[in-house]
Amino acid sequence: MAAKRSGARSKRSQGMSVRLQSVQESRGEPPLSRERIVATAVELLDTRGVDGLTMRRLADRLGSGVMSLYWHVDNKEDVFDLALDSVLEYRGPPQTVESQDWRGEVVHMLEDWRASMLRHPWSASLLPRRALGPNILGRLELLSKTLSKAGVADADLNVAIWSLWNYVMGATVTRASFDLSDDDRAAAQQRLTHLSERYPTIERSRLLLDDDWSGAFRRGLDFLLDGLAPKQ
Amino acid sequence: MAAKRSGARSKRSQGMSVRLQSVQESRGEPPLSRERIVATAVELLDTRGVDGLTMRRLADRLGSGVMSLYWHVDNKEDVFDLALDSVLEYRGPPQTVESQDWRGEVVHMLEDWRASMLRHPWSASLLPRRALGPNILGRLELLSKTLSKAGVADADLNVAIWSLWNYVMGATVTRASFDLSDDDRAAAQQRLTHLSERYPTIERSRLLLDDDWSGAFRRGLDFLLDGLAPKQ
DNA sequence: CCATTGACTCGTACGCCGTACGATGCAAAT
DNA sequence: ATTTGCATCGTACGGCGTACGAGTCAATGG
Repeated sequence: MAAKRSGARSKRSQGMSVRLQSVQESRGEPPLSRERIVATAVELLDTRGVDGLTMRRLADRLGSGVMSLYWHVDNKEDVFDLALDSVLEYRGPPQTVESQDWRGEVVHMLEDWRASMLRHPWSASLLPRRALGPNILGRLELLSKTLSKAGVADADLNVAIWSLWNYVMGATVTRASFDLSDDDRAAAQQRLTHLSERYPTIERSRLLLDDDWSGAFRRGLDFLLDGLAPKQ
Repeated sequence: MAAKRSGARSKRSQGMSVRLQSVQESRGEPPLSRERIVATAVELLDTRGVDGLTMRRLADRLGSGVMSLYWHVDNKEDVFDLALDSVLEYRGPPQTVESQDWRGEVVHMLEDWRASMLRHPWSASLLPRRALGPNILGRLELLSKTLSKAGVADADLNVAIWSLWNYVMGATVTRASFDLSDDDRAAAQQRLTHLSERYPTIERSRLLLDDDWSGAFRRGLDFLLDGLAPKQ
């Protein structure tokens, strides 16, 4: 049946055509390109949220017609995929001697992951529905390579990777949904009052109020890594 | 400004009016109710996915007019909230002496959580965007209570809860996105071939192919609990 | 020099969506 | 007999994603 996404992702050629920008827009925007579309999509997602990204609005911001987008992009899902992956690029730890401090490398990558996703809260809500893009796979690869080099046994490697991965994913996703639900403080407050009746323990521990998320994240991560480390 | 969701969630009264079903449908469906709407929404989500849930389709399945739904339900977001929470109910471990085996209780609840979400794959993708419903909070409360009873220090309690929580959330969310991307095997296979070029380590460890997800889930969880347990 | 090609843009239109509004039916209360 | 209030629903509006086909313009090559 209908071959969805069969190889080429849009109608534009993959080759590098070096056409100068057309004269047609006398003082308009630069010409459309996949990069410009993705960048603007991210802008739109940042300012208006997932539901605020509309092909029409996207075209408006780019100063183009709606259907022009479809030359560079398959469809709206494609835009989501590209925007998500574009936000998850990783350039490695700031300055390292090759592979000495494996633990520092892992922590840096995972904290950067978390920071990237929280900088673009829509990404956490998008991620479960999208395929794994190259930047995501790249991070998994880096994680795998680093742990392997650090001496984690092959038999434990996958469990170790997934444990760390799950931890980070869960932390960002959970955090994202908290941000949403705290949007209007009135409702949150009301939820908390009848919370103390029905959920005394989490009320007492101030589980939902403790806002040192990144500290808790780091502590849990450290704990996880302590267990994962072979010894050193 | 506009008071969204201010207290009462729909126009219907909360009181228990015991009206018998109206005579009007001579051989039709039972009368509408919030419960019937939610149950049908879950059906629809199970069979057609997140994008398959439409107010019109929902009404069709219920044998009612579209706008009738809005008497029982605020809007479509409300339907999502209710469907999600309805799927996350928890009835406790099968048969336990009060609070003896705290570890068994925690494992059971978390594995049930994971199983519930995987039974309804749309739930993982919905969760990041929705507020915390009573069933979610109930599980957090149970987790908190159990860990506290098990002797986890108050200072470590929140980190412990969030670590476990994040792990489970991440596992289900990750798993859900894998299910999506494996939808058509052709694309998956192609992704794997150029995977071995660009991502040699995760290719070698068969990270993406290892399909013993629940085994890995359990192993990682055991590890986490080992670390969390005070001693016993 | 002109015709052809192919990269790129875009106006129109279609079918579907969520839902505001107001009309209706019907049982219970007055 | 009238009023009230729960519940249903038809119509309509504005917005959405995108199929289709016509248009523009630079490069090509005869």
